[in-house]
Amino acid sequence: MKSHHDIPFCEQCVSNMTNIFKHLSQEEIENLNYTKSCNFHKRGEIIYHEGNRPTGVYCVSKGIIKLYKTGIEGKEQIIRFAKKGDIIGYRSILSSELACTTAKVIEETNLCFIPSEAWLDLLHSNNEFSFDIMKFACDELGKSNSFITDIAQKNVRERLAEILLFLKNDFGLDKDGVIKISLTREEIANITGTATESAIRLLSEFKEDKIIALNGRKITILDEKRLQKTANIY
Amino acid sequence: MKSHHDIPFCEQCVSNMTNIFKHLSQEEIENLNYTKSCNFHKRGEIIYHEGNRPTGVYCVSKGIIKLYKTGIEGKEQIIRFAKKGDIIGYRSILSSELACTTAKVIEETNLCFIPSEAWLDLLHSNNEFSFDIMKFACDELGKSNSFITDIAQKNVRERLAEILLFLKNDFGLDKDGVIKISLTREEIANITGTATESAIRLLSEFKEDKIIALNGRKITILDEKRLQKTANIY
DNA sequence: CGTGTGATTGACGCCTGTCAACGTCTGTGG
DNA sequence: CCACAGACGTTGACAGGCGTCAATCACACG
Repeated sequence: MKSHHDIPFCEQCVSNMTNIFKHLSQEEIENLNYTKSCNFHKRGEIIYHEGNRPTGVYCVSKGIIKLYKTGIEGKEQIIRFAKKGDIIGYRSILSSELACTTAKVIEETNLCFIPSEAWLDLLHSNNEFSFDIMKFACDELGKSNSFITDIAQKNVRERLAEILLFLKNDFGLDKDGVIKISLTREEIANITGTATESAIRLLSEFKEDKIIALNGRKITILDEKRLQKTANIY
Repeated sequence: MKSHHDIPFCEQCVSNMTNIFKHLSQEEIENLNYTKSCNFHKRGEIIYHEGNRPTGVYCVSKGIIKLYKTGIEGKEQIIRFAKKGDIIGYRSILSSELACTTAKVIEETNLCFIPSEAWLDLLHSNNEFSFDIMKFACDELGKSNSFITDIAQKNVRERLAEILLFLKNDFGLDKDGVIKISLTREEIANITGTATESAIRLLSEFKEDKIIALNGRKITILDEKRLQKTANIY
């Protein structure tokens, strides 16, 4: 299901000067605006599949996408989320590889598609832009390496606590203090790298201990200090 | 202990056209040759420490370096190795962050040091070069993400088998079929993300099953097919 | 109202980390 | 040449974290 209403202008995205497009010239932005195509996607839609050949880069204008790899017996491991202003699919294009993750909509999304050629042209012609993308990739790399250490050395309880803190930092809180992302228990488990049942049990324990409050998929952090302590972060 | 004999010329490194410097101009290479400084390092020496501010990028001209993060109670998690032609320390420089890993010599090494400024100048002035570095970072990112999935979903036996295959592919075999990297059991455990004793036990089992042969730190793969099967790779 | 998806809880047992003891090897100094 | 220390490797015992299986509940939807 796709619809074309509410096509966002790149200017709007770029207006946030902390984002990935901040070093594009006015002309480049207009060009991008002309070249790109935008679509609306509902929860559950798959943007691209692991193993497929990517044809371009997507930029999230609204909503949340999860990027995951499929491991043993179809179990998914969530690698990262992409939200407003983030780009996805940029990695495989560079090395002309097949997509190494699947991208699936978690919260209804407006997505802009930039064809490979236009994207690569930009990278080649605008050095500042290229530099920013490199930084972005390196940041990702740093996070991934940290997570490797965590997952290799921390137990599930510590990791889950840490993930909750990450989610809070990445997505923020609504007026009621609820973390602004709605995930199934299975998805929470698939970020943490554990079984769904284990995630549920530990969430229940955190609730029991008054560290968090649970209301369906709504999660509120009640005691951040203790959550940090549980996560083994200092 | 450092000595200055046998300073390598960048031309030698660059002569391998698959490497990271292949798109530098003759002039840039000569410049680099002039700017860089080279040193010899013995096994065990630390090139830089996690948490320190990096002052430049290192290029391995000979030998092997391990890059690791220090986790809970000082346990190290090896993130990657760098060998001839590889660069280390490039990530933190880009984002002006503190080094996120420690770099330690595994096998005696000739290292070239390129100061931050020279490195960043190159990145800014030579778009092709910058593009190659970006690719390199993206490749790393892909590997890291794969390993996250592995470590989250595979058991220690599968991971260890996989690591042995990685080591064979990355470092090759000598004339006797021995994998050309010498690691302590503890280091093998610290790549795999397990306890030293577990790594030892599983290595012994592999030996028992005639999948590998062990002779001190010398490891020979006897039955690659079964090792792949053990690693759950298809 | 039946169906399906997700959430929860209990039971069970294996994998794996930890602790401890001991063996092996190398280098050093007396 | 021997004794010793120290680093590394190996093996056994043990417990508990966590994954798996299964049953049940909650809730939305056609």
